[in-house]
Amino acid sequence: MRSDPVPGPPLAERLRARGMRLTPQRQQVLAAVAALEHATPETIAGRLRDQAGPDGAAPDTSTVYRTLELLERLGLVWHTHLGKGAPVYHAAGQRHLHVACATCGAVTSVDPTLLDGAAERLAADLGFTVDVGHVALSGTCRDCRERAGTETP
Amino acid sequence: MRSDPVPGPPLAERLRARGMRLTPQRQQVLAAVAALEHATPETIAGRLRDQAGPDGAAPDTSTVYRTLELLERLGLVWHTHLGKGAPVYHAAGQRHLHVACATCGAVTSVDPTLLDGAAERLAADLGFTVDVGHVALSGTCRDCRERAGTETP
DNA sequence: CTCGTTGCAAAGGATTTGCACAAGT
DNA sequence: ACTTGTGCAAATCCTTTGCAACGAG
Repeated sequence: MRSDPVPGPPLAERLRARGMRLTPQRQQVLAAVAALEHATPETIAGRLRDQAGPDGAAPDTSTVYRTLELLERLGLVWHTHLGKGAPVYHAAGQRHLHVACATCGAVTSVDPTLLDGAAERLAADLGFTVDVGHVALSGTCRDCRERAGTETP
Repeated sequence: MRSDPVPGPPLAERLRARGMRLTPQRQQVLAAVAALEHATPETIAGRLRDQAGPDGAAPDTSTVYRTLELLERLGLVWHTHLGKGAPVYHAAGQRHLHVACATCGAVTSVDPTLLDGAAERLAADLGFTVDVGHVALSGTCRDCRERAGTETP
């Protein structure tokens, strides 16, 4: 059901507005981020390598990193840190809250309004604005919890 | 207000219970974690190096890493990921929620009950148990927000 | 004395950076 | 043509690992 690769103002416009150039690499990286849901820079680079096949040339890893940073500045993608390790990127517009199981690594997306109450309290108490898109809650999913219970009855 | 460096069953007991040994390095690392509030492994190693002075010997960095992992298994410390980069450790017992400013990096500790509502909803809806100790909310603190407003009036 | 631990040094994975060349506009 | 962007390779940062010497019990 992934039908809108690039929502809102497209890549080309935003680049031109800043005097930057539209390159195939940038289009490819953006497309990959939109297609893969919670992809790390490595995963994205890997996919582009696969798509290119043994002959075609895929963007270099360093270009993927630079491009992701750029796309984020342009507001076209967002990244989140799920516990340790690599950050994951997703296309802008799909702003949601991530919940990650620390045991099995499963990532679930949930309604971001879940944190509205907490966010309001932080804003009122500390003047702190929570960026829901970058938040990842960690914990234990149902499966892992049951599995743990089975091992030590 | 930080008066209980090592809460509950002390290091020595927990180590002996597992046939492990109490070493000065382990005591030093635990003390450093308790003293520094949100320290990265590097920061901890650095502090121990400073305390040792130019002559005395401080635990090696690899020992600090191994020890932090051990202390966490023993339930004496916990770690949290604040956005990208190194994880931060804090003594167990001071279970709190971390709020990190993505702009200036400032870390504030807040009452963990802030997320109780969201946690309950996740437990009910998904059977997911949130580990509040490992959660770090990112966003923008008051100072950075005001500063941003000043730059582009 | 015996076996868990440490220090050192080297290996690794994930990013990032410097630069000359390639490529948008 | 004029600059921005890319590929490549080397440099970093953070962490982990192999191993022989060390020291706690």
